[in-house]
Formats: sequence, C-alpha cells, structure tokens
Amino acid sequence: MNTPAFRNWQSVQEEVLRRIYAREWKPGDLIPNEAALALEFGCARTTVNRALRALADGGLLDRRRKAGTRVAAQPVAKATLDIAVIRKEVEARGQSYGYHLIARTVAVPPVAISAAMRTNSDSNLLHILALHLADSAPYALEDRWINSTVVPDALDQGFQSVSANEWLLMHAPYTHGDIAFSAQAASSADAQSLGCAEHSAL
Amino acid sequence: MNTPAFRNWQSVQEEVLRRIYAREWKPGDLIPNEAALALEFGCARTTVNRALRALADGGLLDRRRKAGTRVAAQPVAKATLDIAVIRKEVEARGQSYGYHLIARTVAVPPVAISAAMRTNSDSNLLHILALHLADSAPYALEDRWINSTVVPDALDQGFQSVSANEWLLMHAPYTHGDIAFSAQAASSADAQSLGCAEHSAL
DNA sequence: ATAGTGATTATGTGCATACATAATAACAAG
DNA sequence: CTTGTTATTATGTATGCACATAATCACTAT
Repeated sequence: MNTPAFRNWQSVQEEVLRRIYAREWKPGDLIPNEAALALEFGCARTTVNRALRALADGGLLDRRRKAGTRVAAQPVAKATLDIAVIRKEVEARGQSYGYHLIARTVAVPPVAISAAMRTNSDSNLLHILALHLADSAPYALEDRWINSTVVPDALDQGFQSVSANEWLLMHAPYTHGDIAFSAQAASSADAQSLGCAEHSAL
Repeated sequence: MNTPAFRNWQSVQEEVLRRIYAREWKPGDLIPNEAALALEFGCARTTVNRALRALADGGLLDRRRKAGTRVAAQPVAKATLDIAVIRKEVEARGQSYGYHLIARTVAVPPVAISAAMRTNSDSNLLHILALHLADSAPYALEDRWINSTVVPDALDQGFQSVSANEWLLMHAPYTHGDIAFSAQAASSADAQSLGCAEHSAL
C-alpha cells in the first residue's frame, strides 16, 4: 500500500498517532527511525522529525539519540491547566466577583514553603492571604508567598483592591511558580468553597 | 552592539525570554519580525522561527500571520501536571500502597458528567469508585466514569486488584480525559485525605 | 460611504544538505 | 574479564531556498 498523501507534518503526526491508538505500535515499542519513516511517507526526514518532535513534546514518545524513538512506556497523562486571572474566571461564570484581603504581612514562611521556593529558611517573604468571592460566596482562598527579591515592586503594593494573583500577572509575568492544591475541611458553613492554596515562587 | 553568539535556537529563545523578563518587551507589545531578529542575531530566519514557535507553544507569545508576534497580553500561566500512576506516586513517597475497590457499577451518570464527556445524557457508563491507600491511610479517592464504547475491554475487567487508573494507562493509553479536583469535607476521621475526583472521558 | 479586489507582508511549512551530538556497539589492549 | 578506543548510527539542529497561507492595507468601482 503506497502512501501518497503525507505532504505535511501534521498528517504524519496523525498517522503516527493512529498507529499508537490502534496499538500497531505499543507502549515501549521501538518505532522505525526517521529516515525509514520519511521513505515510507514519501517526505523529507525534516518533516518526520517535526511530527515526532511534537509528539515527544506532548509526552507520547520517548526519543533518545542513537537509541531511537519509542512509544512512551508509562504514558504520563499530562494535563495542562491554565491559571488565569481568578476574577475573569468568576466573571466567565456569570457571577459577580468580590475580593477581600485578609492579611498582608512580611514574615518567615514555614520551612515547607521556603524549601519549595528555594530561599533561605530564615529569609522574609511577603505573605498575602486573600479571599476571592463569587456572588458573595467564598470561591477561592489565595495563600501566596512572594519573594520580594525577585519582585521588588510588590512591596509597594498594598493589595487591598487588586489581588496578588492579578497584579503579579500584570506586572511580573512569566516568573515561575509552584502551585499546590490542598483539600481543606470546609471551614465556613455549608460552603463547597474550593480551597485553593497557592504558593508562588521565584 | 553586535551579537556574535546566537548560533542555536535555544540561545535565541533565552535572549527573547530575557527581554520579556526584563520588560524590554512588555505584554501586548509587538516584537520585531523574524527576518529582523534573524538579522540582528546573525542567524537564519528558520532558527528564529524555531525559538519563537517554542515560546508560542508555551503560551508566552501570540503569533499571527501578517499581524506579527506579540508578547502574550494575558499570560496564561500554564501548569502542566503529570498524572502518573497513583501507586507509583505513593511508593515514591516511601509509603506502602494499598488499593480498595468500593464500587463497580454500570449506570447513567449525573448530567454534569455526561455533559463533560459529551455522551448522551441517558447512556450508560462504567463507574469505578476506589480508594488508594498510603500506609493504610486514605490517600486518594478515584471516582471514574469510563465510556465503554471507547474502551470496550474495560467491561471485562473487574478492577478488584488493579486500579482503573493503572489499567487504563496500561491498556488504553493516550485517550483524552478531563480531570476535576474538588475539595471535600474531611469525611473520615482526622484524615487529610486528599479528595481527588477524577472523571475520564473519550 | 461601502463593498469588493488585489498587493503586500509576516508567519508557516517543506526540502535538501551538512554537520553536531549522544549513545550504543564492536573491537582492541591490558 | 575489564577497560579504553573507535566506528556506527539515530536524533538534533542550522541554513538557504521556495512556496503556502492568512491577514492587513490600500485602492477602486459602485
């Protein structure tokens, strides 16, 4: 069976995907090398490379020089979740947004935090604790530690009316962050208040 | 100032990143086009393209034909989290792993689930409810709906001893899934049992 | 004014080629 | 048998070129 129409890398990717789904190539299997696939698909190796690289980026393939390309043995189902501005998230639900600053202190964080943020265990961080409301009901609790060495401007900001969440995105975007979700015992009344502890670093 | 050493796309990427971090290019800004950057960096346009594409993939840049490339206005801080096999996750903590199947039924799911899974609201799905234990303490609750049309083999599996989490990864990998985290009021004793409701689809 | 049309332009992609790099395999020396 | 060296091989990447595609802009005819 000839394969007339693999002109672009997307179609190559689709075909490779199909074979993986169809289990023609099973997890752990070594798949043909780029040159061979290029020959089979009737395109340049560059094109095959593009397709395989995209799949490898997605975690579906493991590629190693000389060793070849194989279907990921332990498919780490990567989930990408978008941490958007909470306000917009609430508004997107058609609910009214409210914000309440609970605390703004400079303090030495618990060791767990300082370790995660790779700072000295005795260095001070800016600690913001704030509640995001949706239709006056608690929606998310923001528990954020900011390294003021990295974002010095943060010290000048009171965060009374603008959430750290939003301010950081606007003023110091593209910094790294670790986010931890932790379940909380519902502290307020019947609340299905989503407890979302967020620790941002570096 | 000449820029002698931008030979590879990574270094180009780093330089672009640096300018974004340094706010030389601010969110929303239009950055020079590929040809101009290629000239400035003394490399081929292809190389610049590679670097910018990688950044665009990461969500840091918005690119549109003719319109040009601009720094993402609303930096969607994308977090990629790896959904690994829970067992390995527990073992990686040095704890002993336990598994207990609570329920395995075929039922019509709540509308919220069927909607999320884009199935007919009256079609039956395989419902697995299981508890993952770490050192005999509840670690995670797996609440999974499986579309048996997509994964017919799942009907033959009892899931008494092998979790759906793991089985699906081994036997029907690379299917899509939606995952929802929801906080739960601590139902069992003092448990900081992380309630992790997982709904898998398609 | 408005709608339509075509020129322009920036990104997207494919290809052939060349060389770089990593990792294995084969082999040789001790 | 072990260690060190070398050859081989598959992926990684850079480049120049050509053309595709999308979107904007300018212009024109109604």
